[in-house]
Amino acid sequence: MAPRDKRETILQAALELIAERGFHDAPMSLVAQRAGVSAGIIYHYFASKDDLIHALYQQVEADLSRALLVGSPQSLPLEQAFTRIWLNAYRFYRSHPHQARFLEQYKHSPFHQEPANPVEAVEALVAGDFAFLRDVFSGDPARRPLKDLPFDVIYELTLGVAARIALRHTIDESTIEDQMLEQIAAACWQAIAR
Amino acid sequence: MAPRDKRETILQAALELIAERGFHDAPMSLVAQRAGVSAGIIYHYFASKDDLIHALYQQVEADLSRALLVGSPQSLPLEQAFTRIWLNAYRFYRSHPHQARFLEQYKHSPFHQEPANPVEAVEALVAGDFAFLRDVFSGDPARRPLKDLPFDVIYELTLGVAARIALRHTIDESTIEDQMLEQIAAACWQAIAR
DNA sequence: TACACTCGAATGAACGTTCAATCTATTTCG
DNA sequence: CGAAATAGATTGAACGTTCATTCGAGTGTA
Repeated sequence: MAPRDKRETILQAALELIAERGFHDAPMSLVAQRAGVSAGIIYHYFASKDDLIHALYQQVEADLSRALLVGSPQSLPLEQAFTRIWLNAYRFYRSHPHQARFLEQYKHSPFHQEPANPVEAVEALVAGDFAFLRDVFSGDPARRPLKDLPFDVIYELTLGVAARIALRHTIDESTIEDQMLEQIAAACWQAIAR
Repeated sequence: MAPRDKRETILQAALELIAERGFHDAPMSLVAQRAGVSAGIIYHYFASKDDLIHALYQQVEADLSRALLVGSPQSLPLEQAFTRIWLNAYRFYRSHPHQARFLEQYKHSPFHQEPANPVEAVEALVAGDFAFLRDVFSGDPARRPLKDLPFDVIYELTLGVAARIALRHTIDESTIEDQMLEQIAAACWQAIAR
């Protein structure tokens, strides 16, 4: 197996184990076993368990960002773009339960260090593929299409809700009608729209 | 020290350590040290570390439930009752950072087992001090004052948001104006109200 | 005396990490 | 081409540490 692939295999095994059993119950020996490699080799690709986990986080975050842009919300009017992104988020979490559980654990663990202030978070967001949202968050507060709420509050009222609901549905293995999903997205929109 | 007090002291020490360092970095020896007792005695009061953590969870949940009813929302019209409960939730989390962090960790750990379905969750809720909310969730869906959304979605759009925002503010030690808090509560209300 | 409470050293298991040895593929050179 | 040399990849046993839990002995009180 090519080194690149082996590294991927290890990351995948770690993702599954951590999602299923938690950080503290996913020993390196088990990660190695599931990946079909020896324990020692992990330290050839990662400096430590922490390093492995951080690498995993970055990869999952990148996957999520890409998934949010499915269907080109860039080209839609704002409210429709919102709905599309919200549904993209829900569906990503729902169809990637390991990633979803990993992210939740990571964000609530001592590993995670949030950007110090919301401004940085927005800047990081609109710096890349989300530049089309720049107008939404900049300029005269009174003329923005959204209520004048802090960015983290906006996040929790929208994608945060999608993440949490998807996680619940993953845990209890329930499904939900598309129509209901759109109603929830609409409810989120009402929470943040002027 | 009376046994009852010693038990409380141990729970308090465990709460602080777990909130500050996480489950996996809060060894029983440290819990004992902070509580000012020997490691062995913990096993006189709790069968295991898991048992200790579960007991802690029940106590924190009870504290939270009580806090939600501050100011007698029972006696207010629905929207005002909502705002009061929402603010109570935010303030509880904000003024009890250890409890807040503990709850978040617990809910995202393998310890936590959610009630299988939302109906049970509602029944458990309105069985006790929250009976005044019975009408809000029962009867003809078309005549309820809330949108016809699943209970867990309602939760995530309201108290879940309060919990998360409070947690963020605890972590970055920021404060927020009362007026802004009320705007957020209002946004949550708009998300769920018809 | 009896009983509950308390201590803290001891136990044994589990874990992250290291490392000397081995294997594999690629390169060097006669 | 073929053999030797080199470097990287891989193994898994071993190490040292940490941790939850146990237990024999001690203390205070009824």
